[in-house]
Amino acid sequence: MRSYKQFCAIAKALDVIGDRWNLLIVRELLLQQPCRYTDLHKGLPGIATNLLAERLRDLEREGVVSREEAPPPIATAVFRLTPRGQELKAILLELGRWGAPLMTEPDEQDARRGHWLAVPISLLVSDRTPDQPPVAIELRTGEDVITVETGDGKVHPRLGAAEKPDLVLTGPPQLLVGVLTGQLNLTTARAGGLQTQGNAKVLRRFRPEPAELPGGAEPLDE
Amino acid sequence: MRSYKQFCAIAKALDVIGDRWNLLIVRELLLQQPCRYTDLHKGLPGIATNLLAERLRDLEREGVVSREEAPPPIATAVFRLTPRGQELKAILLELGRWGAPLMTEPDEQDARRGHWLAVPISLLVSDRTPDQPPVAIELRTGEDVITVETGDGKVHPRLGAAEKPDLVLTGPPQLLVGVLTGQLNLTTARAGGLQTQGNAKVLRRFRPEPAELPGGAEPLDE
DNA sequence: CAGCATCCGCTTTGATACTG
DNA sequence: CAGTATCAAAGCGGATGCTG
Repeated sequence: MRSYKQFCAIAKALDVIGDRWNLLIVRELLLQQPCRYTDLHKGLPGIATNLLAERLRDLEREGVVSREEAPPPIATAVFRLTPRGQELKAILLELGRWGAPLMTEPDEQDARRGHWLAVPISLLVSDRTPDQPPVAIELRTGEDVITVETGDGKVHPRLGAAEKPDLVLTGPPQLLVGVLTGQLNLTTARAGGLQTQGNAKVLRRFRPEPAELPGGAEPLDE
Repeated sequence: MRSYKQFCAIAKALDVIGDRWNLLIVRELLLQQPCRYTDLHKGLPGIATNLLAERLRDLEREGVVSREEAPPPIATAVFRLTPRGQELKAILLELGRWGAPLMTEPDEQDARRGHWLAVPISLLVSDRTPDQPPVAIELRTGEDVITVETGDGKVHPRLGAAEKPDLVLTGPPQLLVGVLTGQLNLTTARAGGLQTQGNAKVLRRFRPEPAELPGGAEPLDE
C-alpha cells in the first residue's frame, strides 16, 4: 500500500484500490460474493497466494472487504464487500466499458473464466423488444455456466444454470459474446465450434449497445 | 506494462492504465492539456523522471496519449490525450467520487496542487439557483489560481484567474472546499486562515451534491 | 533549462515449497 | 483448505549525468 501522498481525491482512491490485483479482487467479489479464499484464488489466475492474503488484509483494513468466520459446521471464512466496497461497482463498470474494445483479439495465452463474461454482456447488449415475454439463455463455456435473462429492456447476467432456458449456447467465450452482440452470425459461429440447443430465434431479442461515448473535449466538466 | 493475461474487459483495461502513475498522468492531461513534459512533472510530485518518460511512451503506444513536436519557434514537445484517452474521463470521475470522502483528514505530508481541486468541486457541489445571473469565484491556494463559475445549475471549475470575480477566496485547499460545500461556515474558515475579498453572499449559490449512491446489493446489473 | 537515460539501493512481485 | 515462508527477478524512487 504505497501512497502517492497527494491531496487529491483520485490519488486517495488509488492509494486504496490502485495496487496491483486490488480491483480484480473487487471484481470477483462483485461477481460472486460471498466468496471463500479458494474461490477468489480460482477467479484470479496468476496471483501469488501470499499476495492474495496480503491484499485481503489491506482491503479489510481499509473497510472495502469484510471477513466473516463461518458458523461452526464449516471451518472456513467467507469474504464480502462492505457497503463502501459495493460503491466501487461504478468504477468497475466504467473500466469494463473502456476495456471492452480490447477484447477483440483473444490472446491464446489469456486465462478464461466464464463468469467474467457477465461484465461485457450487461454493458454491450440490451433488450430490443421489452414488451415481449421474458427470455432466458444459458451460456456454457468450460466449466462455467451463466444465465442471461432479459425482458425489461435490460440484460441481466448471473452465475448458474437457468431453470427453463429458451436457448443453450456452448462454446468458447468470444463466440458466445460475438453471437449475443450480433457481430457473429450463427452459421459462422457454429463453424467455429459453437453448439446451440433450443430456439435460436430468441437471439433477435438482443441489440448491441451504442459503443462510443461522446468524450467531450472540455477538461473535467459535468 | 505487465499484463494480467485474463480474457476480461476489466483486466484488459487495467493492463493499459493500471500501472502505477498511469491514471494520474491522465488526470494531469485532463486538467491541463496540452502539456509539456515539465508541466506534467510538476503536476506529479513523487514520480521519478525516468518513469514519467517510460509511462508516456507506453501510453502513446497504447493510443491513449499523443505527442506532438511543437512548431519550430519552440523546441519542445506537447502531450495530449487522444479521443480514446478522453474516454477515460468517466473512470477518473468515478474514482474522484469514490475518493472524495478520503479527503477529510489532510495529511501534512501530502503534496498540494490547486488545480487538483477541480475534481472534487465539480463532483461535490452544484448550483442552487440556476435562474439567477451567473457567478464567478476565484480560488487561490499556494501559487495556483482556479476559477469556479456557475449559472446553469452546474459548477464549472477551470484553471486560471477570473475576469470579474464576485468573490476571491485565498487559503489552504481543505478550507476552500469546506466553504464551497457548506461544511464550514465563513467565521470558522476565517479563523482557520481563509481570506475573502468581495461579496461572500454568492457562496449561497452552492449546494452540496447528494453524497451517497444507492450501491445496489445485486451483483453487476444495470 | 527541457527532456530524457543511467546507475543504484530498496521494495514489490510471482513462483514454489511448506504448514496447521 | 487457507494460508505462511522463502527467494530470484522485476519494478520503483532518488540522484546524477548527458545532450540539445
